[in-house]
Amino acid sequence: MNATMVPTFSTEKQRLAKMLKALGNPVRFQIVEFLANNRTCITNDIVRNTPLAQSTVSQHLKVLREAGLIQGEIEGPSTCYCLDPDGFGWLKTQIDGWLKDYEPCCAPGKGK
Amino acid sequence: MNATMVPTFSTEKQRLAKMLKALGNPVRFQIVEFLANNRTCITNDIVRNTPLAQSTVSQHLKVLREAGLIQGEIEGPSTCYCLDPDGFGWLKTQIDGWLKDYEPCCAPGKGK
DNA sequence: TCAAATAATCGTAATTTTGCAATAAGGCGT
DNA sequence: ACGCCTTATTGCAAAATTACGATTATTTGA
Repeated sequence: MNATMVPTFSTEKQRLAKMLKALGNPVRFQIVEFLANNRTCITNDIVRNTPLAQSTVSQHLKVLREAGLIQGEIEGPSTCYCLDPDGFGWLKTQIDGWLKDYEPCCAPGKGK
Repeated sequence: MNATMVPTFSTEKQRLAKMLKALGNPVRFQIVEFLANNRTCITNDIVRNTPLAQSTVSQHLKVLREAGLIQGEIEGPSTCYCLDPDGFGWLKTQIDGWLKDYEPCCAPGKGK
């Protein structure tokens, strides 16, 4: 993480892998869902919506931030978090890349 | 996994979480990339394109299969694997759901 | 300035995941 | 039937991740 708070990645593949790894954890998955449903950016609210300790949630938020999936803005004593639409948009296009011109070679009912 | 080889999930959220968890592992990520690049479905080739043991690769393939991300068709003594376009398509629409009508509440440069 | 509130970081224990060898199981050719 | 080949499964050790309490830092209001 650099001074501009924008994560850097050596390659696109690494960025994609990092994103998916971040989303692969059930707690972080729920945090993303929470942010998607409550655009009103919350920070301590996330802790309250979870059985976990504050420090644990804070760590997960850090992982999501460093993956470029959420943004956190310090507002007074608290931090306001929200999804990063650009990050998710980029993620979608990457998944698209996997399917580009893809035809399953062993689709059920094909060949044999 | 039932008789039709189609994974079942109690809820959509669980299915999504399972998919993302499957993709969150670097080895499985590379397997997906390999399958995306080599539509000629391979099985033992995946093992050869990896420093891992056959049993390890087999386990990862199982996880991807049970997440609905790849399909495996038994062809004689070997198994032919390929991406499941439907699974990936579904994944994309789910991610879209997160962004639907979403506006970041703490975008850099906004408010304050 | 001081106490309260919020959040990040650090060290460590508990849990989970991963990787491997060994084994089992099925198909193919002779 | 017999090897040979390919893949799946199992049990266990190693590695990685996660969760927590304690601590630190910062802001706000009294």
